[in-house]
Amino acid sequence: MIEHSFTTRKIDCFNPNRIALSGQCFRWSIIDDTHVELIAFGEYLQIAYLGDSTFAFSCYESDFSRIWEDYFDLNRDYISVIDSIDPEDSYLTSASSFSYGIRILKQEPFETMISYIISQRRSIPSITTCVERLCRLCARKIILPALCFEASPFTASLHEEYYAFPEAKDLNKLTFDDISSIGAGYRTDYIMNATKDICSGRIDLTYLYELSDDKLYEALISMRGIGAKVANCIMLFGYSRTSRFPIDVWMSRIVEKNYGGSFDTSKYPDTAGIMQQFMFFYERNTFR
DNA sequence: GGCCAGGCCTCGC
DNA sequence: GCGAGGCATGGC
Repeated sequence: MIEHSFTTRKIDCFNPNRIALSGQCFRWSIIDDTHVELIAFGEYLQIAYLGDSTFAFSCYESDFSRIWEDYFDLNRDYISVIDSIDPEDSYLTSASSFSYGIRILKQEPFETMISYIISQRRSIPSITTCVERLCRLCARKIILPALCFEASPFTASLHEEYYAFPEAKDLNKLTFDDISSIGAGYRTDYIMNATKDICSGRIDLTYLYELSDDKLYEALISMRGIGAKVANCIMLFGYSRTSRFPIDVWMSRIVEKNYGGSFDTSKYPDTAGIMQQFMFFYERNTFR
């Protein structure tokens, strides 16, 4: 039997456009209302919305089950996560409703680590620019799948060329001036140190999967340029530790304004990070 | 042109 | 242990 060159799935609680705007990932782009494109695992993927909660993905079925299903966190029941929200918490209830369809991606640890090191004290558009420059600098060019994106259900890609996120050994070849040239500023030193930690074996990103939350956190903040916030983002978005609750300037304002200065994460021992993402997205995309 | 950005490090107390 | 200051650069 011939495998189709794309995959369709009916998926509840999945909104690619919202995920693209959610601020957890920096290599997703909205093409139009029903098309999104992204780079991950060294590949280009386009998602087309077909209506009735059904989506087309520009990959083979085998790759969808092998890579993307897990990446999109499709085996988690987000409806029950939303149902678990304290009904008396009106802010979170509104936030979850506004953010319906956002999932926490299971991103690659190295990409997540470097991206969030870059993220500190920068706006999301600025992070995106900086990450993109880093990918171009290392120039691991992606071969687009043999698919005609002009044809339905897909559409033309936004760009001619795409680049994978570099591997640690790629970054290890770069000089200080190379990394500085992407606009990394004072984070250049942090990126070089993290790369060195990984290439030397002091930090083994694969081994970190095995660690408990506490041990993983300790390992991450032992790295130069990684503090509490960045470590929690790496844990949440790179290691699927959905109990983590990163607090940045936005979350800090939200907690101050709506929860008297501290949010009780113990109500959501396994899903506080998901709640955090709902709040973050809600606050940044509404003007109330 | 000024202000803020998905913060962290160092220093002084 | 904790608060203040400094930090490179981009986007609006």
